[in-house]
Amino acid sequence: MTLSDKNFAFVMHCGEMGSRWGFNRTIGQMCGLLIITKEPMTANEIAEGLSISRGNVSMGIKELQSWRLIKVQHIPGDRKEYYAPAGTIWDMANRVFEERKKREIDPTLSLLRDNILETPTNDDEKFAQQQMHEIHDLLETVTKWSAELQRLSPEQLQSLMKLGSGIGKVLDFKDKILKKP
Amino acid sequence: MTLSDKNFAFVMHCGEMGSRWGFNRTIGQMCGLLIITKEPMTANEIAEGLSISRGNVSMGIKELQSWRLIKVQHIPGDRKEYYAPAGTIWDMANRVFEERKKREIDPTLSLLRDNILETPTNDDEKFAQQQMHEIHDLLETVTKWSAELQRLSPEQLQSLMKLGSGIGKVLDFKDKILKKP
DNA sequence: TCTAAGTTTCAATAAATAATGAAACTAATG
DNA sequence: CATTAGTTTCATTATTTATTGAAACTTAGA
Repeated sequence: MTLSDKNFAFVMHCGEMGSRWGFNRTIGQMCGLLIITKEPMTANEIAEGLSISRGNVSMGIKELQSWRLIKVQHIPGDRKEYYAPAGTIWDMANRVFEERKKREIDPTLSLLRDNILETPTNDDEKFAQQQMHEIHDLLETVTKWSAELQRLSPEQLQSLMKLGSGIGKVLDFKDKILKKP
Repeated sequence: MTLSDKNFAFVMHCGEMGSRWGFNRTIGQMCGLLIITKEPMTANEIAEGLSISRGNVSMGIKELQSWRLIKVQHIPGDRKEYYAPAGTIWDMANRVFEERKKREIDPTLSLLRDNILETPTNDDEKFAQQQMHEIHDLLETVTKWSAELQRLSPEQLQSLMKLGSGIGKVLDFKDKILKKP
């Protein structure tokens, strides 16, 4: 199983972007490879395809599973485990988004919540707390929103997405409606 | 200039989150420190406050400036450079978002665009291209949306944010309106 | 229950990334 | 134009993160 030049280039790109997307090079490559490969792959095929050690693949699989980006499949009569993307591209993007929120926002939100409950003991703390409050509110909003987006049906999302520059108009419209009564 | 325990804890937290937010520990700390400090700070004050080398601060400043998160200020009669956050919390979050889009999405979008223009030469490439097309469309949508959000006035954004779980309703509403004619 | 195909773990090692600090640079001031 | 406060650079060093591969583990089937 050898990759064409184009496909290889894509997989390598995924590797280079890997760390920006929240994992590392190898895991980025694995993810890219599984996405563009029609058939599920064994760990050995992945290791061979990417020229990395079997052990590394095993760790990568664990990580990709913790992100819920891949799933295991079994082929009757075959003892090996086969791996494939755990859903559509859209599903995967959602997972990455969700997982990153968990890692990049939630811990800070928790710290800020605690801080806000306390009473500042001097001017420095007072100013700092105001700033933290602003960050807190911002993150709360982001959190609420992402939860909201998760709740929308795929159709609604599609509709919202297609709205594009219409957002402003819909908002104005909504304001008019709400102001009437 | 010494930090209170609470404020110190916040700054350290920013350090730990730094790499998740797109920079490194030191830069995260610097950013946190500047945010909760009312007065602009000199590079030396930052180095002292965080117990890091002067050279490191200089590099951090350069990086934070490249993200457009801090600005330089001068105090008349003082030759030193003073640094302060370059805007409100909201502004800063926007900058981080924008910058990350540039680093995490744009390069991939560019690669995918190129790929999509080519003609697959076999079945593997055909399947791969379909997948890439999906990723491409998703990223285009995200890009359009973030541009759209940037364009909204702060008030509209506020309004949109407060909408929360009302999004669904507004969407349904919009659909009804649009279907009428 | 023994064998062997397959998988995971983890100590050792390699690679990448960040931090230091001394030297080079810059520019305001006497 | 020499001095010096202040800043930046970058080779060196330290730290962190990723990778390997051999040994341990797991489990299906003989």
